[in-house]
Amino acid sequence: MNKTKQNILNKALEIYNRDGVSNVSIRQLAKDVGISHSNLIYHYPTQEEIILGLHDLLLNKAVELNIGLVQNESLIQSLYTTTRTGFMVVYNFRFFFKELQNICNAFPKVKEVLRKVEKVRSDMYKNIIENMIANDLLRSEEFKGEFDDLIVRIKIFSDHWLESSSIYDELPEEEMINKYSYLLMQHFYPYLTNKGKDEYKTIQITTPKPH
Amino acid sequence: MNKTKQNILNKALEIYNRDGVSNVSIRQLAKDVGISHSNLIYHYPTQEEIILGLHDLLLNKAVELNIGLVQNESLIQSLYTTTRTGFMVVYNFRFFFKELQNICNAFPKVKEVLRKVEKVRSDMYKNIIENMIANDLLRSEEFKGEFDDLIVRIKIFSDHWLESSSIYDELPEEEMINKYSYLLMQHFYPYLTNKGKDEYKTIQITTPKPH
DNA sequence: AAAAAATTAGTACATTTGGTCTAAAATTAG
DNA sequence: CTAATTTTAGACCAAATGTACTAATTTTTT
Repeated sequence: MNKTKQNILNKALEIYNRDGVSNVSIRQLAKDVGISHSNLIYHYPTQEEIILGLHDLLLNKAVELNIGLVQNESLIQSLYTTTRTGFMVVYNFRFFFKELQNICNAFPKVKEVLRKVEKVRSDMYKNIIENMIANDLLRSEEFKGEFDDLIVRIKIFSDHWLESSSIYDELPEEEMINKYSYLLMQHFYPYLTNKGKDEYKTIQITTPKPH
Repeated sequence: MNKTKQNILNKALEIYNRDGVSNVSIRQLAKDVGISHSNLIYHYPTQEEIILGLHDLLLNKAVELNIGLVQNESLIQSLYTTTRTGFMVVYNFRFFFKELQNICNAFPKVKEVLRKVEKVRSDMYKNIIENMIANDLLRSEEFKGEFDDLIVRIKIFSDHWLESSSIYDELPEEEMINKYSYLLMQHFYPYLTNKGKDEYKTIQITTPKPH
């Protein structure tokens, strides 16, 4: 990718996070990047392409961070670590989650991409849950669709904890991420077997430095 | 309240729900109400006051609907019914929940009001949970703060199910409300005692007509 | 009925916005 | 080195927006 395009993307992430997508005009963004607005349009004809570019960055970061995970730890610990690194990515791209609704309305292509990614996320969680059941960490379903429904709830939480936090909390980044990672884990807690609950109690809060 | 002011509020609710707050200018709103834009400004000098007015309506509707609830039913049934009527109010004021973040940023006073209402909501849930425990429908806490955390999760779900639905679902109103009311109830399910689960299974989906 | 107050409409303005067009400047290719 | 291509900037435009101001009309008060 072009250097200018990269500059644009980096700066866009920075000031979208700071001011919110809807408060940043292409003119303002161009000024912050240090180029003319027509130049910006030359590289990104519409704002939608900037957002798509950033969403791509977001996905890459998510994959990248997950790859670095330690595998020689318990399933539940690893679930927690994954959650936490995921939530750090969410934080780094907070503009996206804070204005999810806006963005989806204004840019239909982004919505499409999101819907595709959603399936991947579901499958990931399904896998984890099956794994936990197989390892006797999680009880089995008490009624049909119980865990599919749990996954839906988890996804809603994952998508919106940041938004909620920005309304009701005044927490610094680190504490915020810890709080909501822990809250996500509690979605699983009441379904855990005794063995699972024992592992749950041993969760270590790891604090990998964000890049 | 003035008749014109009422007209404005009603129309605002209608077209905010349809187009989203950020896509409606005072000029457009005035045109839809059938008055001049300067007249609209005369009654509501800022958009914030319209939003505050609508939020007031929202609260009133919520209280009003809850009053009409049948009390001679099981706690869990009544919790479900309350949830469902509450979610219908959410739907009727969907502009608000779809753009929660926007609105809070643009209008600080709305954010203040929300924070105040939040406490009331928490207390309500605390009460319900205590009640359910006292009636042996819900197990007691397994660790300190377990149910406070549950309440936080429930509130996040309540605030954002609609937003999530508008991105990932294509459901008609009725089904949507049923689906997410049911999903909310599942936040409680895994904490229920056997007695509680028996009651849970008997939940009847009531469909009170919205005014 | 006359005066005062509240309500309504119309106009006008400065600003901002996304977007187009043209030409200059920088880079790359031959 | 020169021509072609890519990149960049600046000027310009039409549309929309919030806001202010003035004047007309309606309602209320006296």
